[in-house]
Amino acid sequence: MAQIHTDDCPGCQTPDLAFAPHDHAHCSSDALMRADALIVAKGLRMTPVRRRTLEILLEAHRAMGAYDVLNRLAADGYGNQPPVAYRALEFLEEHGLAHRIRRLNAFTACMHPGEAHAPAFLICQVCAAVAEAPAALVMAALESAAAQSGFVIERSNVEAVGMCPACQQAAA
Amino acid sequence: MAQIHTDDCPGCQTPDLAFAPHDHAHCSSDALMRADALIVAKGLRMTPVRRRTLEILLEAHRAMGAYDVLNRLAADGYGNQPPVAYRALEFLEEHGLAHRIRRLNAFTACMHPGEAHAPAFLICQVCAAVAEAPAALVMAALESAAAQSGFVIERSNVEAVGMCPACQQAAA
DNA sequence: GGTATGTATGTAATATTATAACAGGTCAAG
DNA sequence: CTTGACCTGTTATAATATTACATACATACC
Repeated sequence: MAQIHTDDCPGCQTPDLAFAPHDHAHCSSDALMRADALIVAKGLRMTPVRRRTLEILLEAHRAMGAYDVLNRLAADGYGNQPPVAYRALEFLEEHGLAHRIRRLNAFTACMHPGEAHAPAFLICQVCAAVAEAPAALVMAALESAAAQSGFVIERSNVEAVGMCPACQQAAA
Repeated sequence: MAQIHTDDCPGCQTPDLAFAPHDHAHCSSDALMRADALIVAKGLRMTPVRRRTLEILLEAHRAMGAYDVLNRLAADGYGNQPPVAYRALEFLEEHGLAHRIRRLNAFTACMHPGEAHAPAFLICQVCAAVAEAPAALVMAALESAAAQSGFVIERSNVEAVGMCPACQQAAA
């Protein structure tokens, strides 16, 4: 179960480990447990579909399209119509357990749920790895820029496309 | 031609005038002229479809879906198949004359082409207005956050959803 | 226990957004 | 005046997402 990632694996989305080799099984199960606790604490229901959807995202360890998730769910005996996946994914996103990456039309598990954070995503064009970068300062700058127009931000998405360290080395 | 916008109009995407009443005809024709000059300077071709596509975005003065643009193009005698619109929109985006707003699956004209800028968009949930905010500091923070993981950014999209000043007043 | 209420799931049907592949046309350079 | 590059048009289809409605489940209250 406790498998060590190699450079092939983009790494979990925890800031310090982003794009670095690490023990993925640990961050997965950790995130899943934290997710359960969080949902219960909010008085919400972590139903089988929702939990399985989160598991799928965690296991995949990369951004997945809604239909990819749906296929996995269907294979596990859940419904095989789009709303099944979209509803679960929306629930997870709404409660900070997953993120939607608009640039990819894809979803990814959140690696540090509960901690208030507005995520910034780093998407490698070569290996398609997606990392969640610490974005507190980015958000602060964005809030400030918005304030100059009198605009009040409710939610935001920050996504950058480029090249991850591993692929830079491979290219050099 | 020279019509003054009221509060109904979200305002051009120039930073200072974002969300404020102003003379829209001016910024439109100005942007169009600058676009022509820019394209010529780059040794590229501002063909009729491309120019008309930019005009449509400028006239609309808001974010438009590719199919909305396509309908307008078709009405003007251009092709009525999706690639016609997508190709023109991609060309404009690639050369900094338009922006794609992933959150809305929509496109909007760039109000200050030529000036190097990574845009940040402010999207009002109530009136659907879209403003382009000055994002130099946001970009700097994002570059810095990426650098901590050794990630090199090539392009990025920063989009915020919330409420514009006019709608805040209306709601109060 | 039984029942009302809200919420979650399953399914069918369809809407919306986007791309691939190829044929024909235009333009400028040599 | 022909070649090569690029642009446009069209057909077809892929990929993403939502609406609407029926059924099932869970919780709280009587």
